[in-house]
Amino acid sequence: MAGGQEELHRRVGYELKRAQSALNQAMDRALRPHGLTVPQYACLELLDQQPDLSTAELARRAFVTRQSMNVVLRGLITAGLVQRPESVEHGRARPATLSPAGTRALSRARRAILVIEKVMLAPLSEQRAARLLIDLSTLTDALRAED
Amino acid sequence: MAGGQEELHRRVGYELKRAQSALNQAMDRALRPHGLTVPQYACLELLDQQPDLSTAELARRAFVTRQSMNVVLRGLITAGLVQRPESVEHGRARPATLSPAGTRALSRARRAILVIEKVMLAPLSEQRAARLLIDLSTLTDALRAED
DNA sequence: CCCATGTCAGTATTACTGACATTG
DNA sequence: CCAATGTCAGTAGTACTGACATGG
Repeated sequence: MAGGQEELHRRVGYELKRAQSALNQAMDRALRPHGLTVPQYACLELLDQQPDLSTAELARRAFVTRQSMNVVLRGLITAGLVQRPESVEHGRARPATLSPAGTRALSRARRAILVIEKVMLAPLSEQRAARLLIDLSTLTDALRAED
Repeated sequence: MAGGQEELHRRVGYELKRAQSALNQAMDRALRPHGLTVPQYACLELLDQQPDLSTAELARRAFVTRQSMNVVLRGLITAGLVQRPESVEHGRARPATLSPAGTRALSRARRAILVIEKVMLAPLSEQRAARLLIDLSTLTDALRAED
C-alpha cells in the first residue's frame, strides 16, 4: 500500500511506449524490403482475416480515423495489393479485398513478422506470455471504459 | 507445443498496439487542456528526472532521433517551459533544464496523467502489475538484443 | 431527421534520411 | 582521424479537424 503502487503507475506508460517503439522499429526494418509500412501491413492482415471491410471499419480496427485509413488504403491500391469496386449497388461502403498480389505480399511479409514476434516472446514461458496478453487486454479495456 | 504458440505470436503485436493506442489517446486528451502533446510531456518528465540532458541524450531516452527531439524541444522552449544556454564553455552539448513555468506545467500535467495510469492498472493486483512491467521490459530487451 | 460513410481540403506533429560543421 | 553533437534541409507517413454530399 506504500509508494510501491506509485512507482508502478509511473512506469507503465514508459514500458508500454518502450515496447511498442522497439516492436515498431523491428517491424519497420523487416517490412521495408517488402515495400510495406507497418500500418499498411496491419491493413493487409485485417483484410486477410476478414475481407470486404469498409474504410470506416478498417479504421476502427486499426485505431485510426477514416481519413488516415483512407491514405493507407490508397497506397495499397496504387501498389495493386488491394482492390475496391468503383461503385456498389447498395449503400455507400465500398468493401476492400486483397488482390492476388496482395495475398502473396502479405504471405511474404507475415513470415518476416512472425520471426520478430517469436524472438520477442522467446524469453517468456507460454503461460507467462498468455497472461501478458490477457493483462494487456485488461489494461486497454479499463482505459476505453473511461470514455 | 501445438498451434497455441502461433496464436500467441500473432496477437502480441496487436495487443501492444491496442494498449499503446488507447493510452496515447487518453494521455492526449488529458494533456490538451494543458497545452502539451504526449512527446512534449515525456520530454518534461525526462528533464525533471534528470536535468541538464543534451538533445541527443533526450532523444535516446524517448526513442526518437536527435532531429525529432529538437523539434519537440523547440516547442517547449518557445512555450517558455524549457531553457537552454546559448553557448557552453565545454563541448557542443547544450544542456536543457525546466524553467519555473516548466516545473509548474509538468506538475499540473502529471496529476492528470497519474489518474490515467491509475485507472489503467486498477483491474490488476499489485503483484500482477509488477509482473506485467517486468515482462514488457523483457520483451523489449529481447527485441533490442537482435540488432 | 438522424446517422454512418466516403471524400476533399488543410494542417500539425512526429519522424525519418542526408549532409555538414564543430568539439574533444 | 574518429566519435558524438547540433543543426539545416527535405521528405514521408500518419494523424487530426472541419466540411460536405450521399445513402439507408
